Amino acid sequence: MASHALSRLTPRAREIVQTARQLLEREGPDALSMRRLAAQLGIRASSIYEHLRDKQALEAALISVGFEEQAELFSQAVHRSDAPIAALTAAYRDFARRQPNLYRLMTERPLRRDLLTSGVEEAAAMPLLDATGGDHERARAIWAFAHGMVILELNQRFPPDADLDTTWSKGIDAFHGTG
Amino acid sequence: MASHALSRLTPRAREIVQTARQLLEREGPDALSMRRLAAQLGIRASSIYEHLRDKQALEAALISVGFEEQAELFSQAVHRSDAPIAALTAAYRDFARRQPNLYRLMTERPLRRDLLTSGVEEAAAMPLLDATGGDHERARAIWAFAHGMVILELNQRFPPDADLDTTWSKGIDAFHGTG
DNA sequence: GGTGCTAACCTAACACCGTTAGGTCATTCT
DNA sequence: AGAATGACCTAACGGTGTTAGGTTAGCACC
Repeated sequence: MASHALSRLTPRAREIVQTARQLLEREGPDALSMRRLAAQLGIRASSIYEHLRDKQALEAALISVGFEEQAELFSQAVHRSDAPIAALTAAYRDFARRQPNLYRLMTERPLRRDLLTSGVEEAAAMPLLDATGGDHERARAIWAFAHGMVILELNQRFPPDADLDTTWSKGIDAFHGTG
Repeated sequence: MASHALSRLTPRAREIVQTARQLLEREGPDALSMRRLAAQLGIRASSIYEHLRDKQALEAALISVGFEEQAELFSQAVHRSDAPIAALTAAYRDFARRQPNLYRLMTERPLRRDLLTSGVEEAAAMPLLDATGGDHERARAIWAFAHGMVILELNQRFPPDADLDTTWSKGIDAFHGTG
């Protein structure tokens, strides 16, 4: 639970990031404005800049926390299961569905890697690489499939009657066939 | 070249949408503001509202045009090749790389289908369904993979040294193995 | 006990955003 | 001639991220 990504921040900055996370997830991406966030905290928008450089830094902190939690969830999923890829992709989908707005924030644009807590992106990616036995190629293909499935689902791009559980398992099966 | 999606618009609205497309692709998503668009046209932002209901309608027109062009490109790719799925996914990737900002606009949020030219979304999806011989399940899985690959590439999420051509062909191969 | 420092807040303003109300003017139709 | 239409305009509203500069409370130190 204790976040290494937040530990580099001052206590007040941590509070702000956590409030931002709740605001984002509860009220959607448009609610994540400096003014709305400040209102939630009972202060003015300009005061936030005492604690965080700018909105990009705030978003980077949120993304870092997201990666950190993914790393934890995904590595547990892999180690607890004897079908690691299925378990991992299930955890991946679960993460996205539980916090769709954070997931979108984490994936919808190029990453400002220089603003992230160092290592978190790699840590989130490691379990999948483990699950493929170190096969980068296969890990990338599975990641692409999983991200595609998840984001198209979140964005309601599949027909309402589509059986996505079946699509998932068929897709995962397909990636087992080829070395 | 003549667009059915634009044919329902007045001539002036068509010009505005086409200018918007150039602006979006040449200067990026932030440049697609009503004021910047108006400046490009030599008028004021408020004048745009004489021709298009609002920004959502403008975006919907752009998205409709995108779907229309996809439908054309994808059906050609399928019909001209004896490896239809490979040809189609290549065309899919090509479309996204040639106009990344339009592709993002088309995929990054839930669709306002009520604002689209009717039928364009389905028309863009048909060639893939053809290529899978009517197998919706497989079409969805391939679509998810293709979209995942494309958007992660556009957002520079793969390591710079990743050989994405290989990842693509391995992925496509995988989806041939399972019925 | 006053001095200086720091943290945390503030107001006011800037340039931008989408959007609306209401006005002007030339062209076209009757 | 008069009316209607289309295409533009200015001015404003409330929202955005951000900065400059000011206030206040608490604490360390001589």
